[in-house]
Amino acid sequence: MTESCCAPLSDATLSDDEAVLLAGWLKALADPVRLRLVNIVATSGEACACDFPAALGKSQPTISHHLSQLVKAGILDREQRGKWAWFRLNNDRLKEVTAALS
Amino acid sequence: MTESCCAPLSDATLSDDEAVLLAGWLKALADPVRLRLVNIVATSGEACACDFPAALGKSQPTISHHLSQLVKAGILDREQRGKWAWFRLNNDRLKEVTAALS
DNA sequence: CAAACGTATTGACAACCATCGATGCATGTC
DNA sequence: GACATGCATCGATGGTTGTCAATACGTTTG
Repeated sequence: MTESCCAPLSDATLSDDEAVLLAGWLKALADPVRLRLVNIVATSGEACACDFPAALGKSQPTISHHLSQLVKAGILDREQRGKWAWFRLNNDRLKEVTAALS
Repeated sequence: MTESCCAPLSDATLSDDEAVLLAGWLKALADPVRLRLVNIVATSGEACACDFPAALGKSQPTISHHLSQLVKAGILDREQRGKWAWFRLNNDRLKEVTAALS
């Protein structure tokens, strides 16, 4: 009947809502394509979307889909310059993620 | 034809294989139930599986499934004590994850 | 050994996701 | 204005995932 076998657990320091939020950020990062996108943007300072399909060997719609997920999660910032879309890393969000895992 | 519009990108510092590996670890963490499991284990030092279904409001098979994913990803270590299963945090793996995101 | 109990596994199902071709929308160019 | 170009959206599809009831497995206890 799932009865406790031991001393009670410490109180959890992570609420349900916080867990959902953090899981969302981690889910945005938990894909090889998106990790490589983040890595390229981070090491380049900024990058425009036009380079990604060739760099990662994925179709343009696929790249666009991944980029929008990263922007939605607040991990990348998007800026439109003429007809090109440029991306930068949001370091604050990334620090927020690593801080929650420490 | 998706032609480059700008200076070439910096060389990526994350290989495809590394990205797949890191994505696997992040995927193991990217779920609210699993994050709360990790949090409980981390704050308690160690915990036995018998407490989790009540603490998280999930069925025993569901908890067992999540725990096995965390163990498989090397985030939790499992130890059998009689008929109870005890879990501890693998801090090295967690540090490896946060280091890769910094 | 037999019964009880904690946990893992199986099977099933709905929800979600990564991917791509086709198409639409906006911006810049002639 | 007409055309070309970069990117987003749509529709479809195959694969993955979270969940639980039922069941099997292993350990302890009587």
